[in-house]
Amino acid sequence: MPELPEVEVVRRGLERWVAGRTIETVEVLHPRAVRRHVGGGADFAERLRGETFAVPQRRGKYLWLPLAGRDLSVLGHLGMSGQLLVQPEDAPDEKHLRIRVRFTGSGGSAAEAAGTELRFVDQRTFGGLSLHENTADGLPDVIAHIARDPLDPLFDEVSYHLALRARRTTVKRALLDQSLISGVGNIYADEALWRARLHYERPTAHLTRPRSAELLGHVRDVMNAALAVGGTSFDSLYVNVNGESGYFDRSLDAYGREDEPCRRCGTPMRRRPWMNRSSYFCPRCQRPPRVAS
DNA sequence: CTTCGATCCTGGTAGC
DNA sequence: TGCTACCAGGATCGAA
Repeated sequence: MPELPEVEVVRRGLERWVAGRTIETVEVLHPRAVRRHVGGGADFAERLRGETFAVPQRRGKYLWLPLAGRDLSVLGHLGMSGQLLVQPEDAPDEKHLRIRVRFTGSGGSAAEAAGTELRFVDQRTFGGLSLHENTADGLPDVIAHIARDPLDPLFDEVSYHLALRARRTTVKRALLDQSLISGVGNIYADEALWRARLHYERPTAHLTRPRSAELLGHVRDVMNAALAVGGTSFDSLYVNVNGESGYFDRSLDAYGREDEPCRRCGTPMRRRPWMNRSSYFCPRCQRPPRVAS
């Protein structure tokens, strides 16, 4: 499942392979992949013809490709299974290929990019691409409500702490709320909570300033660690992104470790159904709040 | 306004 | 073997 680090790896890959290239044609092979584009697939393709991609940007799990000289961007979200691939034009279509972008012969910074195209591949179709006007900040207008992410230099820690204190919710819900902090998904939420020794149902209203600062620090650490591992995979003709990078195989302390020993205290880790998904935690290191209901 | 649960989707797998 | 049920989960939307 792509979260912030995986999306950043994709953004870097796009910067290398796609920035500066001019679109010749766009082919939409599945309508769900453009469902956020108001005009539909034909309009999406038509409006992109002849445009040139500028340097890709990212906030949280969203990434976008601004169109050079225009106040428009192609916004992308990978959902659960989305991939953006740079492939040779003659490579066979992927089974779940949803959108193809062909480029003109010139432009782009990487000479090796010649003869390649951009493909959006997505098995579960939760992701997609769409074209939007930018706000004054250069952000696609439909993601104006997405908070800055923890790796953004302008992320405001004090405001974040105050927002947590004001909420009547639990800490994991707050971590996944993209309007408070963006880029955190189920996996990194469980990892950061384990590192912070916080149970996922702890109320945010009770978090002290040092405690929320510590939690935020762990969120940043776990993301930076993932980025350090995944950050090497984009240096090829394959702009990759799926949740099974090396990081996921080796470095998770909480997510997916039901019944395995806690790496701190050896107690078997537990999994609990939570919000139509799962929460993994150590019952000894991460004690549940006293009461609740 | 805030909070919370249902919903979208497909492929792999567990269970019968 | 073949079928069904369930699980993964980010973002959105509507209900309370």
